[in-house]
Amino acid sequence: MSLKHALLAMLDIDKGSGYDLIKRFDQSVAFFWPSSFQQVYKELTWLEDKGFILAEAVNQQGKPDKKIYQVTDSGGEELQRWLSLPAKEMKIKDTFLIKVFGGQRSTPEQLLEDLHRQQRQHKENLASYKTIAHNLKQLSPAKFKQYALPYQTLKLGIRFEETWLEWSEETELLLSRGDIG
Amino acid sequence: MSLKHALLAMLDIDKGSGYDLIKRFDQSVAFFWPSSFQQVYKELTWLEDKGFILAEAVNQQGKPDKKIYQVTDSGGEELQRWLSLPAKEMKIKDTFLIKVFGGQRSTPEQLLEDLHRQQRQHKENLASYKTIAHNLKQLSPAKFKQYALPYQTLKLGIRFEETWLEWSEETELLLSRGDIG
DNA sequence: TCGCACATGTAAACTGTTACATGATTGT
DNA sequence: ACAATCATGTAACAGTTTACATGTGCGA
Repeated sequence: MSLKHALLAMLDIDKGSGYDLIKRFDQSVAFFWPSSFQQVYKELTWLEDKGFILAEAVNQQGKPDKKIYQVTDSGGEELQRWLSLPAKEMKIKDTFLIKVFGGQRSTPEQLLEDLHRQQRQHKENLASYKTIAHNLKQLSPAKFKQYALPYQTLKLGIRFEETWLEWSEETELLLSRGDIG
Repeated sequence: MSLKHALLAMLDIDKGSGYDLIKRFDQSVAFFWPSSFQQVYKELTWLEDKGFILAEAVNQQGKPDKKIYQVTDSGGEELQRWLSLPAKEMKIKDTFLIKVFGGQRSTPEQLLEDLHRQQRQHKENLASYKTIAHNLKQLSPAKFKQYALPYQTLKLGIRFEETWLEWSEETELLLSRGDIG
């Protein structure tokens, strides 16, 4: 029930096409709300059917046509209604941790290989979040204040990645010394 | 594709009934792989159909009958095959963060109310993880070594909750001072 | 010429949630 | 009396992923 509202919230900040939204997702909420383009298009159609957003067809030359969506009054009300509901609990899904948990059938080598792969990914995430945060900080104080809440969520993303990486270094040491696994 | 393998890994550690597994999930992998009893029973049926696990019916007096599952040879192979595959990226879903992200339509009061609710939840999680960790540390060194990998995943759970709580206190301050929102 | 950015979708399969359903025993 | 624990499921729905599908313009 929430990708719909995430999109609504995103469009409430600024109108845009599906493609725009996907990019904006990747640059912001992706870490706590991952999504795929297929799903985004599907949900946008749903939101339009319900009258929560309105599409304006834009013909372009040299580029495919697109649809610019914006939130309607009823969409704004829906967003506000959703905002007043208690948020659900955070959920994490991490197959790697299952593999660590049940790793007796595995070897330290296999676990380490996977660990390194995950480390690369988490380092990339961290670097990208830091770049976005850095860019936000370049804004004028007035503009920056507009992005205060998104910036706050980014900070949690950065800390989560840092926490993960610290943990992974410790785990790496334990695995490579054979203390574990 | 992963709850199946999480269950398989869990049964590989020790056999048990669906009900047992649910409890063991709650006491261990719940933080990085949440699940419901309905799903667990469904997946166990699937695993049994595939021949990866074997059920032994146990009649009890004073209690409902139950089925004790254990991993078959083919289930062990399947687990090993899965273990050799690269793990997927960690995914977080947190509606509360979407509400923070898109919170301009919200009020600081509304956000704070939700924040407090989330804090309570995260504090409970942290306390429960710490209890489990404490119990593990009471084990004899030999037994403890058997649980080294599960213990390692628990540590990440503890740090994630601590990170979240630190972040939330900072966010609370910003919201209550009106710097944000 | 190869790949990336632009731009949007459908269909099938799989995974997860919510509601419905039952019923004895044990502790407060 | 009431709630929790033990114990297992079905059915309907909602959400997500993977595969299929199309086509232009631009830069290396």
